[in-house]
Amino acid sequence: MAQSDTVERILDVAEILFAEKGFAETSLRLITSKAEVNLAAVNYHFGSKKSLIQAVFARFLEPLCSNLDAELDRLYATGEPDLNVEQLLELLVQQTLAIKPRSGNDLSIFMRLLGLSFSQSQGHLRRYLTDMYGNVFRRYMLLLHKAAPQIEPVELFWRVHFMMGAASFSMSGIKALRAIVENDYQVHMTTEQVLRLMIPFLAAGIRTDGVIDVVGMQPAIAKKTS
Amino acid sequence: MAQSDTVERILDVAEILFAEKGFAETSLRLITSKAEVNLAAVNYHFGSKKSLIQAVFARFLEPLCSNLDAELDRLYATGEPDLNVEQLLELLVQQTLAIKPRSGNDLSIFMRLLGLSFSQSQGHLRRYLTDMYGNVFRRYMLLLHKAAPQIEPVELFWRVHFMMGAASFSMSGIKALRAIVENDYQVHMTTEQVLRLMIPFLAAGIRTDGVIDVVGMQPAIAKKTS
DNA sequence: TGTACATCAGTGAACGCGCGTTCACTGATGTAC
DNA sequence: TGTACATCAGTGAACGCGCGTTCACTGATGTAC
Repeated sequence: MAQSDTVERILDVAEILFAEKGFAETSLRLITSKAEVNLAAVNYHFGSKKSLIQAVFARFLEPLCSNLDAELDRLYATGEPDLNVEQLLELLVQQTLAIKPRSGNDLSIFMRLLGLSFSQSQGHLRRYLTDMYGNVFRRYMLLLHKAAPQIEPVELFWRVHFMMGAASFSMSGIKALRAIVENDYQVHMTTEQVLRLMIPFLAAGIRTDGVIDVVGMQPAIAKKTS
Repeated sequence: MAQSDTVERILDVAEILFAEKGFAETSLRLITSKAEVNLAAVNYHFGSKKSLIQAVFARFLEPLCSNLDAELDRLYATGEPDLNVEQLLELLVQQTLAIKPRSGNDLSIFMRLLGLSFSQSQGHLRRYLTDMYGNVFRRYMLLLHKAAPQIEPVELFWRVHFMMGAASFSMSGIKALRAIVENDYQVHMTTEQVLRLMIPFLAAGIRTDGVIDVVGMQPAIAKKTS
């Protein structure tokens, strides 16, 4: 170790443990012992546990967001027409898959962390992510709106969040779900395959103009609302 | 208080706090002080914090699942044809909305708890839920398969989980998301309205036979995969 | 009707434990003169 | 070239704190004879 690699070691271990157990359930003692560094090193290098959590996210999101931003720049600079919904989703998947792998299952770790960032109550984290990466999100939303102009903006807003939910949830529990699939259907699937399976599902949901057809069941179960 | 209502008071407070902060971040001291009961009462009545968490879920899921089961019995006993995807989703929404309200925002509390049950690592909870409510889930999956027979079972399995993700995620953060919508679009929405907005999105996703159309973007971004 | 005992919800205080953080300190490396 | 000082990554031990759980106990109510 020419220079110090303590910071990297801490981040490597922390991202795995956070993804596995959540933030509150992962102690600094566990992180530092697995990383084989001194307990005090986290506070020395990061200042606090909160800052460590943010640093773990930054290491993933920094390159992802700037690559996505650059790719959008590049695509639209060549004078291409607007992308359709599938293409926009595919672009997102591509950039997500392009995250440089540090270990074999980086992808599901990253997705699970993203899921946790919304479901765990870490207020500081949500604020941090909004501040740092809100702009790319808004740009992407705008392009989606162009790709599905028939959908009202409010409805599109919700649909995008349904989409994020589908992604973060399935990726959060992907290990368990994959095991079930292997057991029940004798099919082995990679995280990438699951991600790609998601594209048609999400694209159809984003752009549908379907309305609810409950006419056929009115007498059966819609009695109270009529 | 004719009889003891300590148990109810603990459950009432616990479900709100768990939904708000997560399981690990909610201490028994906070629960018992807000419920104005003795700290030791939780262990006296429930045995442990884990059992309290399970009891909170049971109080929601017990009636929901048995109602859903009964309603399915009733519908199919009358000799009705199979329900379509929208109708099945609508049925689920109906039964969810029918949860007897203890407070104003029971619905988002319940949805957030459901979301947490997947994202927090409480292994005991996942096991408990699978044991108790796995049967209704499998029955519902079977009906969905009949409603969308063109989808392969494995693919349907994943789509159902994408669906659960969309629901639990949006409902988890519904308070924050609703505030954003109110701010950015000047629209106020109830939890029920959001739930209903979800039906077309999910139904379209469940039953689409769409494949990915990336032909138009091959030269631009799909360079590596061809 | 009266007494003895059992049951049970609830209590107050303490237990030991693991947590995040702090602090004085070390030892290696770089810099100034 | 040699010495004094500054910088900085890393360390070991301790800090106080809040946690879930335990335990001996209370006091009200019900039951047996």
